[in-house]
Amino acid sequence: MSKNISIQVIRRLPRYHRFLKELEAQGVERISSTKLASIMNATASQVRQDLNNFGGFGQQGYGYSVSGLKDEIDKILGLDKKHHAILLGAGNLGRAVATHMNFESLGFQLDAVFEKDEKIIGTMLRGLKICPDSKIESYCKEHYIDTAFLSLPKKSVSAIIEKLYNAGIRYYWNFSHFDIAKKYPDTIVENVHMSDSLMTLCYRINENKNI
Amino acid sequence: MSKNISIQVIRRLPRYHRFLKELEAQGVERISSTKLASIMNATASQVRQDLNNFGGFGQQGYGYSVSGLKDEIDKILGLDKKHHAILLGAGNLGRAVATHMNFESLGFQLDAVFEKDEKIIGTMLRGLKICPDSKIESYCKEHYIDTAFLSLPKKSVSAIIEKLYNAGIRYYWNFSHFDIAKKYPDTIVENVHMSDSLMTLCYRINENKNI
DNA sequence: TAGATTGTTAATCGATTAACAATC
DNA sequence: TAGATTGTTAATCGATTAACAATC
Repeated sequence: MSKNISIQVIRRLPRYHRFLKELEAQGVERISSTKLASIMNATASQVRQDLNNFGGFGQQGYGYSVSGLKDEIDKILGLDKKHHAILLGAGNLGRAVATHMNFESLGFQLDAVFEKDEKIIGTMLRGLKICPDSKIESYCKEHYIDTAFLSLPKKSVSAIIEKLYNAGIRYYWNFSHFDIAKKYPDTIVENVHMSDSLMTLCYRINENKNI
Repeated sequence: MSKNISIQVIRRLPRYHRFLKELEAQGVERISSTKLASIMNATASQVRQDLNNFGGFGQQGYGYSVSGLKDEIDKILGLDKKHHAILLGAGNLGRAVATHMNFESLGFQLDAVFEKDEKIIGTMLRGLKICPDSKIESYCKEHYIDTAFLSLPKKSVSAIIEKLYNAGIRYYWNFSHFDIAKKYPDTIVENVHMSDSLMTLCYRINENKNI
């Protein structure tokens, strides 16, 4: 796995996985790169190139086994892993994340939730009792935690990130605009910038109108 | 504006905007492409190429005016526009979106919220009384709406999308896995796929360990 | 004027697409 | 065997980076 795969390819993997899961649920057994490409909105060439980065999963004259390929991508993504995560921030966004995400099938397990708002501390979320921020360090000392989900505004992340880093957390799923990777280059950060996405929509709408 | 700008450039615009806003707030008046590049984690060449897609905003020997450039990107993105949007789904995610996003400074205005859960209908969100799904069509007939924010699971989107399309809505900010652009190619769709992002984090963690 | 830094052209690099021999 | 479709190499396309003349 030391071959360097471009980020473009990596970001397509979850989509392959998603569509294959659907096909599998529909009882489809085999699929050709051409058909998979049309579902993915890509070229057959791209599909074959993408997959061959990781191995020869197809069979000439036949195509790919839907469930076989899905399982392979499962392994490539490492969805069978169980990274231990804590959630920082139990506001609307934190609750949405905790409620909607099926972490277990995404390679993670949510072990604890922290929040600074006293009104929220002590209430339950996804079967977990919400803890005060002051407990982060002691919790991380007692439990193995490698990942943090940050559903907090930039300012709060700025105030809390050092604690998390010092507690040994190197993997971040970050909804804030705080630039974690800049401050700590040895971390792996995946950002979800919802407002950037909405701005992009705004641009594309206007671009479309101005043509 | 008919020059075709690549999506890579477009997706960097919100980040330029964000960093320039910060610099402006810090009282910084001018910036060179080199410094902006280091903030953006890019090359000075890329910064200059990106910006020159839209105009010559800099000045030789000086650099770029921070607030001037920010205003230009504002205009390029069309953040001064006021697209009229409705929110579909007032669960945790919908509430997070409605609560956290500063739509007014992102080119949108949220005009109404719809939900099917009877327990939620009638409660307030961002100053709006949540309406039942059954009112979508009549609402869209009486008001000008061009955008829908979809914080609903795939199944619900599948059931509701035809209504929205028939009501004339062509712009979608989509949190679900329903492929709107495939069904309606004349729409503009911006997807936020949180689980894809988390899978990508999972991959990158494992890749890092396997080296 | 000299120094700094842009705007822009040219060079490089990498990703996507096309083509086709291999083979199921 | 013939048809289908992969795996893979080669060609193309586009994005990024480098270089430098223009100019503030």
